[in-house]
Amino acid sequence: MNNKYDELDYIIQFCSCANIRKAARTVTQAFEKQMQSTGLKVTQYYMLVNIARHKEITVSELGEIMLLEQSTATRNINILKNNGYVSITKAKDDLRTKYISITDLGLEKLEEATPIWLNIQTKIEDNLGKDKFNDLIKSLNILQESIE
Amino acid sequence: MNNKYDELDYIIQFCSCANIRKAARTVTQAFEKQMQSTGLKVTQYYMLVNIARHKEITVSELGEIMLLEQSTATRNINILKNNGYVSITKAKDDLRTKYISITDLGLEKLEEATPIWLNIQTKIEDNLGKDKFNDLIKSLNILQESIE
DNA sequence: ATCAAATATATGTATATACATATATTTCAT
DNA sequence: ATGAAATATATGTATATACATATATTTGAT
Repeated sequence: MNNKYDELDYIIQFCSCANIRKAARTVTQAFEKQMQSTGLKVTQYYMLVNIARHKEITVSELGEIMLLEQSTATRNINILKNNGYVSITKAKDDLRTKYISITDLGLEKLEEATPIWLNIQTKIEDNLGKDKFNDLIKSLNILQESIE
Repeated sequence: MNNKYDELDYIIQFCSCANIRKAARTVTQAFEKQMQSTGLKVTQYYMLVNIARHKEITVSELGEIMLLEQSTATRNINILKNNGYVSITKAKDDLRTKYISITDLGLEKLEEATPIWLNIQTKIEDNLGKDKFNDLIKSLNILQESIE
């Protein structure tokens, strides 16, 4: 590096963490804005999708497939529960375990939000172009694998 | 789509928001882990870099260049201030405005953390390969531009 | 000069996130 | 059968984030 400012400029421009976090903020806000009418946050929507995909799923399983810390999973699930979108039942064979399932109200919300999700998602895919979009997803996956 | 589950699977696999957020979590944790010894969070480090880059910068300017909501900027700055890494002075010509500058202690922290940052950053760049890394950064930027 | 509008920052509230630790329950070695 | 270890979830604490709103100050129209 030539001098201190060049180094700072390099960090500012290329920090992989800051770049990804910034992109995450931007994309999140775009989704939030469009989904606002549903009252669902995009994170809640995505979690609901994952819960709907499985008839019943435990807190920790959900955490694992979504790569969320267990305590984060617990807290995010509770928000869905408080809104009546999921129900929680104790497993009979193991009282520590809790099964999460989507409720009818949750399914309604899901159906309300999915067209909106599709709309933004399609716009993003179109704006980037299919190739660049696929590359992006691939790069993000490789990035994560390269870290573990 | 063939059926409901195919649609859910599509969302789960390709949601641009969830993909980016997941990558952000993973990368953030990698940085946090390595930087733990410094007591600096990666977000704090990056903000400190941005503050150091400018002799004096206002809260809102910092928010603008980092693409952070003003209230988020305020709160993140306060954490740095409470740790003594930045000082805050009121502008004499406009008492609403506050100038943020890095302190000596902040500079020390910065110098302590930068080699660690460089280490992780280099590892990530190397693991992905220069081309893929550059593509990723480019894709993230295009993505954001395509949204605004 | 005054008062409304604009601007800069702060605060209230809520979600998303993780780490450390606590609690409840099950499993396993003896 | 019992107690230690393992496991599943919850809670305490802290940061990062945004939106809505409040507060303080400046600017600008009259």
